[in-house]
Amino acid sequence: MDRLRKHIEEITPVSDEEFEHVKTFFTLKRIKKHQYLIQEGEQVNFEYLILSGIFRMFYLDHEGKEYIVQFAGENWWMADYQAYFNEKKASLHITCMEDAEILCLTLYGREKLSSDLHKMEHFFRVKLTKGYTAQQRRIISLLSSSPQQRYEEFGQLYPHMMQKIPKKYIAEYLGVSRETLSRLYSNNKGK
Amino acid sequence: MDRLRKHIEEITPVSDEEFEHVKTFFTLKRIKKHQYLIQEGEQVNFEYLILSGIFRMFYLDHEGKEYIVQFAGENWWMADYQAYFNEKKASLHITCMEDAEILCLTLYGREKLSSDLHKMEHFFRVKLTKGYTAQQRRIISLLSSSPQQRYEEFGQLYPHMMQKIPKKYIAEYLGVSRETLSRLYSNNKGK
DNA sequence: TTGCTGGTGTGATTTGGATCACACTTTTTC
DNA sequence: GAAAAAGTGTGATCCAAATCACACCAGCAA
Repeated sequence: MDRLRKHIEEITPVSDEEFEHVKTFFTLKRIKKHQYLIQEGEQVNFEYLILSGIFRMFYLDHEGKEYIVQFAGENWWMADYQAYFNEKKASLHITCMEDAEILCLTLYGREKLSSDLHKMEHFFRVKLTKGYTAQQRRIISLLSSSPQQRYEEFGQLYPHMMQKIPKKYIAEYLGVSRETLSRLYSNNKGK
Repeated sequence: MDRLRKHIEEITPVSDEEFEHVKTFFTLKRIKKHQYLIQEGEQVNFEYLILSGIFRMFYLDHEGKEYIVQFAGENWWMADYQAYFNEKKASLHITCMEDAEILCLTLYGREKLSSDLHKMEHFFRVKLTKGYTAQQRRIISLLSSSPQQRYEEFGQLYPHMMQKIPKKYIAEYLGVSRETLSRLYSNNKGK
């Protein structure tokens, strides 16, 4: 739980007392590679803060094709927020790509913490702000950049993911076929 | 300013006193069609709540092609948030498509309000939550749907925009060429 | 009236990337 | 450590959408 405190204090300091309270809403879970956190159609009861490991969140279309909404590693939050906030069934899948430890928080917990502690409301607002601008950047990139450029941008933004994640998933994240990405990649080795 | 109060109270009630305080941070502005709110490279000092009128926010690439990040009408907030939150120069343009009245808020104002009034921090968090999930939906749609489907989804989500906004801009929003959109559109008139 | 400017439809041509198909390598699994 | 599963490279083919090109129409301004 130290990790959690450190994570929160990157944004706002909290007293020991306050943290004792915060702590009570989180539960630790260990997840193995290939295990699902959420699957389409399920009730979404939690959001997750990742302490270690890597996950991918994806949408599965009617033909069984995957489209990656987000990768998440250390200190990232993730959930099917659409479902979580509106208490609907999940429309996304989240699966573990590397053994992980995560902290789970219910919607009730999030809202209670936010109303009990102004600080925590602030914390969540700041986090959302960052997520919002990151998503906007991605939208612009999807609209305006070529696969080539998107691939390079991805590498710059998330060098760590670039190393650890199989290319086929990166392709799904970028919105290109595996083959096309492979060709970009090999044509560029030279330069 | 009544409008502002109503808008805030859709999310959280505020006392007269509180609202008096809130009010002081906003300034009203009237904008004419074709007028720019922000242009690339400028300092971003404000975000805007739209009381009436329609705006479009877009990215302009090196070749002068537009890509629409967002349309905004009544009761929408808009700004180049990337720039606003990080106090950088704008990388986007915002321009008025229909005579408008807007309320302007500085970053200082937003942060001051948030820290003075827990309620306002809450208000902004809720707004961001909605924006976040809407953007995520758009990302999924860009990755997984055909132009045809994206066009239909857009019509469902924003029927009002669909009517008022020239098709060429809708094409830019959807990430298709004007011509392709026009063909989808005319091929579908029949059915 | 006579231009402009901005938006729109629609044909012809081109093209980037998807798809299909297969071989090869690496990692997992029991 | 053998078999299966997962990931990758690369050629051949195909196709949806971009691009180019032009005609038309509406609204507005001089």
